[in-house]
Amino acid sequence: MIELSKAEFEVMQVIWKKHPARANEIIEQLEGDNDWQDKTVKTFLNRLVKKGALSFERDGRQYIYSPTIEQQNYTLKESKSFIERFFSGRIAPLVSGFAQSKELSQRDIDELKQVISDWEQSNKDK
Amino acid sequence: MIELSKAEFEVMQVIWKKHPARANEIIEQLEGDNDWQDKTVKTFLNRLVKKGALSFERDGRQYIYSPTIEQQNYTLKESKSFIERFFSGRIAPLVSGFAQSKELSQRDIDELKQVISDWEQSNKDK
DNA sequence: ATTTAAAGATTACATGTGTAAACAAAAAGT
DNA sequence: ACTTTTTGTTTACACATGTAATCTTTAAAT
Repeated sequence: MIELSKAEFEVMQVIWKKHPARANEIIEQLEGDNDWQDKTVKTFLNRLVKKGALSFERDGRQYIYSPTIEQQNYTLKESKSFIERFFSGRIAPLVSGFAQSKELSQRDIDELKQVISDWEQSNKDK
Repeated sequence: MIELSKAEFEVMQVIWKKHPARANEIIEQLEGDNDWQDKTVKTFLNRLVKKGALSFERDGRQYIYSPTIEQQNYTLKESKSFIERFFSGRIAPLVSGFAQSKELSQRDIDELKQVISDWEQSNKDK
């Protein structure tokens, strides 16, 4: 499985949001949070290509990048691995921890209820 | 904030589970999953002390380690940071992702309901 | 007392990561 | 045609991390 560093992941997020994308746009999108030099972002793009997370096509001397891995997929895998490492694979303790430290809003609760009811809906005919 | 690497975190988990603990016990507890040499574990213990995650007392020539940071605390912080990076701070999408990929069992759902009802209980007098 | 074993301290070394500058090639401006 | 700019490629470098081996000190065994 492809492993992304934090910085690489941030770059991927921009590309996942809108692709294909050329270096320019990516660098532009990344301005603000981190203040990376364009060279720095180029390095990450290179590494991502080497890791197989991005592919690219040429348009003259520019590259147009596309993700080769899906965000859904990657995110799910990382989530599973996180829950596994931190909570022995159980998700409730994570939510519970949030609840206890006042990290949950009414909105979160509503959303969670929705998820649960959806789940129950699709598992009705157990 | 103290940052732990994956390996260091595994060592901490053993110590959190039972402390104070001497190197021996820790090494023993870690046998199995990873098969680290005792020297490897010693390295991690050293680094953890340097990072300030562990303190120790001497007993003759042996060290007896104790955690200086709480598991609850560390875990919550890491969880928040994870949810922030992967889901813009919202927790429901994580749970939803699990649901969609069949990662949720009835037990998980029950536990989640419990968390929700606890939360509602303690937020009754809003 | 001398040798051996055990515990921790120090050193090692490859790979990953954050952060970029230097370099090369090609396009654009003059 | 020549210079400047832009785009990507290559190189750099310090610190983190996984993974130990070697060295030193001290306690245990004989």
